[in-house]
Amino acid sequence: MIARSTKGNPCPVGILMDILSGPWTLYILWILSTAGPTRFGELKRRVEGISTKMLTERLRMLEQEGMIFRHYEPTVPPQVTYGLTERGQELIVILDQLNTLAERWYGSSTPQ
Amino acid sequence: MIARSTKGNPCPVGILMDILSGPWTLYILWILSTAGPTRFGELKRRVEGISTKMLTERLRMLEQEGMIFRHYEPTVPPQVTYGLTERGQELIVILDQLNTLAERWYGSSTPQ
DNA sequence: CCGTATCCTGTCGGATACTG
DNA sequence: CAGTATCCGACAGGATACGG
Repeated sequence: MIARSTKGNPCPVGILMDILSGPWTLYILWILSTAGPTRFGELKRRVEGISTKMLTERLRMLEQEGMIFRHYEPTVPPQVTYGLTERGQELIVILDQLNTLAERWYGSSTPQ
Repeated sequence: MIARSTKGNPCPVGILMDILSGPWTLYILWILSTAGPTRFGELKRRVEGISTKMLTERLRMLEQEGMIFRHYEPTVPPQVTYGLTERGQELIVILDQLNTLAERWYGSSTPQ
């Protein structure tokens, strides 16, 4: 991915922001945080409006970055479950603070 | 701007992320945080590689969002100085935490 | 059920030239 | 010095169809 936040400048928070700033990314993390481990289809339903392509793309990326895990159950039909890793949960803690700030500034509306 | 993070879903942290996730945005905030109030030309020099268009665009946006202030001094030639508002500084506090996390994950490299 | 592959369009953002 | 105006190519990402 292209470094959006800092255009490739090697700044740690920039790297992290480039990960989080992708479309739908926060949305996905938020759902995994509130709903716990979730299957692909369920995610697609919850993240309203996302395309299959985008969802898989975001999930692959988040997995590679160590934010989420992917559990594949080779049943018929197969079941794939995604959830937050420890790293992902650490992240959520701080995002929560950011959210608190944001609520103060923009008002508190909870995503359903 | 289009809501990237949550694709228009009214989530406070999403709104905030959509602001911060724009290209160069963090970079600019970071410089204003470390260097204090800075003039346009100086900013353009420090944010290496940014185009005039992008810089003004980002600055206008950040100003509108209340993150930075713009001080115009009508001398000849005119001097325009940008700096963090109180809101901007509140933000930096949390970004700092995010940075701490990021340094632990990606190693600490300081942007010059 | 959980994806991959392909096509196609809209927009982002760089380059460039010009002003008060 | 501190911007605005305009043009234009690249690519992100939606729609669609198909596969294990």
